[in-house]
Amino acid sequence: VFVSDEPRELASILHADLDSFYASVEQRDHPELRGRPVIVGGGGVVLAASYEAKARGVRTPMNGREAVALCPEAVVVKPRFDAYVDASRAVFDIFRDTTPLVEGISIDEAFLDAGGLYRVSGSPREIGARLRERVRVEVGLPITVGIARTKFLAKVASAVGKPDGLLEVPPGTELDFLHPLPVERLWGVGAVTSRKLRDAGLFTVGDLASVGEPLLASLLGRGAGAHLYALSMARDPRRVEVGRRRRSIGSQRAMGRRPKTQEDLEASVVGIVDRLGKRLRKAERVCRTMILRLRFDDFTRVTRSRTLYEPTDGTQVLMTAARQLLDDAMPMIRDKGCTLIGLSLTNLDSNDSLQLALPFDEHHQEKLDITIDGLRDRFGAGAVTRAVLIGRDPGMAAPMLPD
DNA sequence: TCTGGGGTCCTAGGACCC
DNA sequence: TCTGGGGTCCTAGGACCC
Repeated sequence: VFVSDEPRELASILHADLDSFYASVEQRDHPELRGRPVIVGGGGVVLAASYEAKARGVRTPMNGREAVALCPEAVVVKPRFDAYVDASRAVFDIFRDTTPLVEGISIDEAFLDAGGLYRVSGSPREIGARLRERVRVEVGLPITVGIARTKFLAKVASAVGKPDGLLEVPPGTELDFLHPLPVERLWGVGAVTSRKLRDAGLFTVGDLASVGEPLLASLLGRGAGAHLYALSMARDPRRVEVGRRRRSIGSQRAMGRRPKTQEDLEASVVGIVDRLGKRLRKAERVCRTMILRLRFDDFTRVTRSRTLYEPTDGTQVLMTAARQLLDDAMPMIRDKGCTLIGLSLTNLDSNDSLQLALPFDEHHQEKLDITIDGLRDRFGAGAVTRAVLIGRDPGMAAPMLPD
């Protein structure tokens, strides 16, 4: 018989969320900004606003001019992303020192599973309080912690507990906590879903729960309906996942409304591909699918994608694919005008089994040698442990590579 | 709200395979 | 030539999040 002094049904999932992250880093590094409204702005929009600025109605991602109109005495500072990345690393070190079960969601928030730590570290509430104290003392930033039995409820709790707070939803009180909240508090209810729900007369989470799953499904589709109904009943089976890997890498550029030539667009694409290739190689990943994203003068969007025959991290291969996608899209662009161009790389994989391919012909043995030499060049002779020859066309028997 | 840049996940149809 | 049931992969669009 296993006897534990850990209370059953403990609320043990923590959602830790730094408050007004970029703005707080600026206030930490520039003491004269403390207590004053601070707006971190870039590209014409508000990236972050301190609570003093939020009190005046400033929000992200609000237009910069509008924000200054709302709060003329605000100090507007340019973002310093390197400083934010450093601060984030320091905070995540504290997270991982608290428990190995850390799932990062973005630069400034993460889930932590404090289950099983009771005898070592105390109750989740004690763990959360200590975490907040350490982040304040060691990194100098305010952070809010929400605690609940499920991930999504912990996230709602941290949002409700902001700023600089700690809020636990004790087991058994979930529905009392959840049902009075507006539907927009649910993770996954954005502008569109919110409008649909309100048009149907559903305003609070309690309304969703009482109206039942079938009606939600008819309103939002079966998947979304089932998901929202489960959330409204505080049911969320998702566990804290450690070691999730990025699934796509992308970069985009807003172009403004001025007319632009095909050369302008190609130059943008070249810059984006160059940046993405570097990021891909730095992350030691390869990709197989490229997606071209376009936004037109009327703000409609399309995507065009292409999956390569083999994974790559090579700038030249990516460049060729990007050019093809752009060429195919040029008629559309000429017709509707382009205000944004972007590329995403997906179908990511580790690059530990990178393939190189060359056309197969009478010089095949020579080309095989070149290919294998290329792999050894790239990864070091010891890293190439196995080579497999793959034939593409039916009927083209591929000889096995000699050992 | 005349609108940045980085992501995640889901849905749906069609081609193709066994 | 038509019919089933069980899949995978690719492409495109859309909602949502920070």
